[in-house]
This record gives sequence, structure tokens and C-alpha cells, in this order.
Amino acid sequence: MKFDDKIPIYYQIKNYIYRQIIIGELAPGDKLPAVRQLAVDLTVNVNTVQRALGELISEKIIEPQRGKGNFVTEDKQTIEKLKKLLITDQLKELYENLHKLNVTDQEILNYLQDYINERKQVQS
Amino acid sequence: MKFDDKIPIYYQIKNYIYRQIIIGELAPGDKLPAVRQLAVDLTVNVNTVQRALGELISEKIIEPQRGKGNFVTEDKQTIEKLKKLLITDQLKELYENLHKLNVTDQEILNYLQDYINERKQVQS
DNA sequence: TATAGTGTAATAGTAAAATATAACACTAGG
DNA sequence: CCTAGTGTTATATTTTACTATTACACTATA
Repeated sequence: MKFDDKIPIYYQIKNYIYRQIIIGELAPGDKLPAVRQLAVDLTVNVNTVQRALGELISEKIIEPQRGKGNFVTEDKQTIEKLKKLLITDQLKELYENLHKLNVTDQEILNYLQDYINERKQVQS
Repeated sequence: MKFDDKIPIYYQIKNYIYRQIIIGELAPGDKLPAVRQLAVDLTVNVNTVQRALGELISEKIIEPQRGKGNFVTEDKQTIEKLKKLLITDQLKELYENLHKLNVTDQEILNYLQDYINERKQVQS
């Protein structure tokens, strides 16, 4: 996995696991890979993985079971809320950053539409 | 100014100056505040300001004149390009992050429309 | 009961960002 | 020529993220 060197690795790992859960790659009740395995997979230190997991545990997104592993929460509502939160955070960031550049609401929508259209052009 | 502790301060300062230039708060040819003044205004160390300015200089966004100050480039095309780049970067980030959550193109547009509509509701 | 697999935590060391402080180089104006 | 204002650079220190390594605690199972 490639990391953005402007953002703490543990934070990027946290978001990576968020995504795995939201897209169902990790379903409710699923066991996460062992911390040492995650460390190897992501080529980072165990403590860095643990720091990310620690926050996910605090947020009740995963539940640790000593000697067994870490498990995705069974509470689907928590996951659904998380998904909405992440999406809203993204929209908020786009919106605020473009407004700081004096881009209007309508322009934001137009720019996004253009961007999506252009991506389709390139693909085909 | 409030800084995001997940992102280097010098990098946030760089983007702050980008914005000042793009919205015309700093016009082409304008002199920037003195580095020491910027440091005071942003409650940050001179070296941190200098690191941000150093990158802007490398990018030809500002031009330093020893003993006089730092000046915004006169080249309006450079500024226009910068604006487009920043906007595209923002769109790209939104697009990619939402796609990682399995959100489709159409959903992205709808979510953004909803988000903007809701903001208008709240304001009124 | 021994062992392998798991989470958890502590220690020590490294690297990068940021700070405090000082010094140097240039410009403009009295 | 002197001084104030400016950019530029260097040194030492602190803080935080990350790493390497080790150890401990718990679970399941042969």
C-alpha cells in the first residue's frame, strides 16, 4: 500500500479499514487479519497498526478479543452511520476548499460534472 | 489561523498563500507581508514560513527580491493554471475517495447536490 | 500441559517537522 | 555612513510519528 507522506500512516490505515468495512470486504462479525499479518501486508510496524486499531476500537467499529483477534462490529447501524459520515466529510471538504477559492455552488456542480465526463472520455 | 495537526504546517501555509493569490487578495506584482510579519500573523516560526515560501518560489508563484520582499508573479497565466490545478486536485480527491467507498458517479453528483441544498436550508 | 496464534504494551532509537535564536546579506532612506 | 526593513541561512532543541525489539496475557488445540 502506498502512503501519502503528508498524513500520518496510522491515520491512513484507519481509513483503509473503514473502507474495507464499508464496502463489505470486511463484513459485520468478520475477523480482521492478525495485527502482525496486517503489519506485514502494509509493510509497517505492529505498533503503527495497533495505533490505528486502537482508535477503531474506541469508536466501537471493531471489537478486540484477547487471544482471538479483532472483529468487525455486528451493529450494522454503526457501519451505516460511518459510511454517511465519511461521505459527508468528503463533500464538506470539497465544498469548503472550493469556496475558499471563490468558486460558487453552481460552479462546483458544473466542475464536478465536467470532471466526471472527462474521466469517461479518457476511459473509452 | 487554525492548523490541521494531521498535515505539516508549512504545507498548509503554502496552500493558504495559493488561495490568497487565486482570490486576488494578493494580486499579480503585489508584495507579500514580510516573512517575520507572516510568522507573527500565523503564530509560527520564521523558518516554517520560509519553508512554505521556498516551495512557492521554486514553483515561480512568487519571486523573492533580497532586501525588498517577496512578490506575486506578474504572469497571470501561471496563476490561472494554478487555480485550475487546485480545483482539479480537489475534484480528483473527492472522486477517488468516494469511489473507494463504492459510490457511483451518479451518486456522487446526487450527494453533492443534496449537500449543497441542505446547506442552503440551514443558512435561511 | 505444551505450543502456536492472537492481542497488548513497554523500551529504546531514528527521522521529520517545528521551534528559538542568532547571524549574515541586501535595499532604501535619512 | 548608518539604520531600519527585508530575505536567507545555520545551529541546537523539542515533539511526534514511526520503527525495532522484546515481553506479557489470553485462547484454542494437539
